[in-house]
Amino acid sequence: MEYMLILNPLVHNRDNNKNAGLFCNVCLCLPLFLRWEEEKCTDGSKWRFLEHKGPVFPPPYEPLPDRVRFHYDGKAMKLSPGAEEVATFYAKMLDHEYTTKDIFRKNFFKDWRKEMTSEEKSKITELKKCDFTEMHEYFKAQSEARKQMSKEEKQKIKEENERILQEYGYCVMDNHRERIGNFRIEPPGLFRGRGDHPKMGKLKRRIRPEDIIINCSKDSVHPKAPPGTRWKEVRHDNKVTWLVSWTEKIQGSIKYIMLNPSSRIKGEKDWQKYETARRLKKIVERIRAQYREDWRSKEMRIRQRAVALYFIDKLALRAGNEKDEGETADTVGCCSLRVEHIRLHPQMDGQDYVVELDFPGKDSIRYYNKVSVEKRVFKNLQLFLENKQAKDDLFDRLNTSILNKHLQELMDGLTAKVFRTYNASITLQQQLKELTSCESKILSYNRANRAVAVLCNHQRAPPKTFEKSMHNLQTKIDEKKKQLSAAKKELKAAKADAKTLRDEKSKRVVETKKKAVQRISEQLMKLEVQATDREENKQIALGTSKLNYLDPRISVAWCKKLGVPIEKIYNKTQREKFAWAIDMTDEDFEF
DNA sequence: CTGAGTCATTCTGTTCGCTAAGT
DNA sequence: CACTTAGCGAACAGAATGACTCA
Repeated sequence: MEYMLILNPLVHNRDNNKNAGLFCNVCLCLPLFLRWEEEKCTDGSKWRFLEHKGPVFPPPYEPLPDRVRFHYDGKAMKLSPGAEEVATFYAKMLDHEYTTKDIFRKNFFKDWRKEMTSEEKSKITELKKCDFTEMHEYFKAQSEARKQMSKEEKQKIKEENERILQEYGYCVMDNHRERIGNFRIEPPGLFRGRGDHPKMGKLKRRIRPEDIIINCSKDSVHPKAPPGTRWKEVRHDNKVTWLVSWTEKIQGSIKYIMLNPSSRIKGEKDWQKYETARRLKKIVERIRAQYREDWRSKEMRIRQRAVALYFIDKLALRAGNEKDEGETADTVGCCSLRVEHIRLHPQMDGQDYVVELDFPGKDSIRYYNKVSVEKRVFKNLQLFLENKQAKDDLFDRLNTSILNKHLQELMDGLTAKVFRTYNASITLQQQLKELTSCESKILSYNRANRAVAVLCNHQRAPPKTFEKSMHNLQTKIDEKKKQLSAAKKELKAAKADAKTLRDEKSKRVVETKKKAVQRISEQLMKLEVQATDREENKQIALGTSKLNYLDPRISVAWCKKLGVPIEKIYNKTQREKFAWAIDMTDEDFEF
């Protein structure tokens, strides 16, 4: 019965969408949906009907005007269109740090040479003799010109984008017109790997229709390939959710076009994720008891598994799959931690059994934490480290598939990442309960959100304008303080006047002055709250946890309970993504 | 000349698209 | 192989500021 309560809003919500009326009516959808629900369990199909217009390709390359020249070894040189296009990719990045990195430059140059004519190849032999500045200046001027366009021109472009969005940005899946997430093919350019990526700077070549696989239902109108081209393949696989795919040649991985998070298929998966996390909640204490027990196991692999799981649970670490060395940046997660990433301190800062973790995580974001652990964990870690070198695995008898297999036995659908979801959501719920007493509700919410972001290590580079904007805010606060003391002085004077004059008029003046003082001090408070919030948020990214780890029903229930408008917490896209939760949740929802 | 009002421009913070990197 | 999670930066929107008009 529960799923009906949940799915209903998902269906009805589309009635609010101006385009939905065509495809959605309650009489049709509800029975269809339920039937679909039943079938899904048995045969794993994700949809029954799927129709779309295919991807949008980036515009073809436009050669540079002749006045924009490339120089080699001080001399101007006209490049062939193929070589020129690749050169522009580099020229556009000239003031980016990437172009100072050796690997980037080396990879770029190697791939660039492949695009050159034999004549160019023999002339252009050293990157450091290449001068792209004219090209760089040209693109800077172009983007400047784009900014300077008139209102009408900008409006025209906007309308054209909207037209493309309406034509290619939606598909029909099972009676619903659904928004597609990324319907544009990635344009060619230079690969921007994160961290010390060995492939950074390599050429990402242009994707052609012949590289594209289309997925849609047999009984739909298939998308047409652009004139004079054909698709690589048109298939009809309703066991998957993607509409378009192609192989990316740098890592050899497959890229997909899929639906927007507001779609039924994504929303339901999201809901399912949180339901799995809630099932974990019911048995987490039992699992904890078990892994604590396993710390004493006589089998090394079980001890390692138990300690790793403790880290995943306590520190919300990622699972840590193994990666191909030399193909990707060197990053690790829990199972792939190495000896060099961990330090043991029997005593530190007045605490016992301190573990110091320092490693590059996903996206090469540094994870640094010192945490006091239980004695048994500490002793086990000492044992795991015995006779090992810096580059050796900490958990040499463990990997993610072993760990996840174990977890699967403890609960259906349980994997390492469910712990992250569970701990993030439960932390938010707890923090909201604890913090909501203090002054500003939004500040409390952000603080709770922040506690989760810290737990999950969601960092960001401090915004480029952080110092300045903080300074501006401080100036505002100082001004407001002056204003306040001035207003207070006036109030005092008015009071004195009223005392001597004792007439109606001066009494009224006192009242207005009182109100002014109140208003100004409220404004001051607001500014100070804003300053605290911003300072605390300097290096923390709240968005990731909000979007991916926090059960939206917790936030919705909190808003309802405290009378906070949902718009204060979720912006438009977030409200679209979490429509299912906004509709179904009442104020006493418990995660 | 002044000050209110209007409109354009710039500045600033937020949103969202992009696509890499995880599970 | 398919799908979720992630930070960056361009685009956008709204606020602040400036230029200008006119009573």
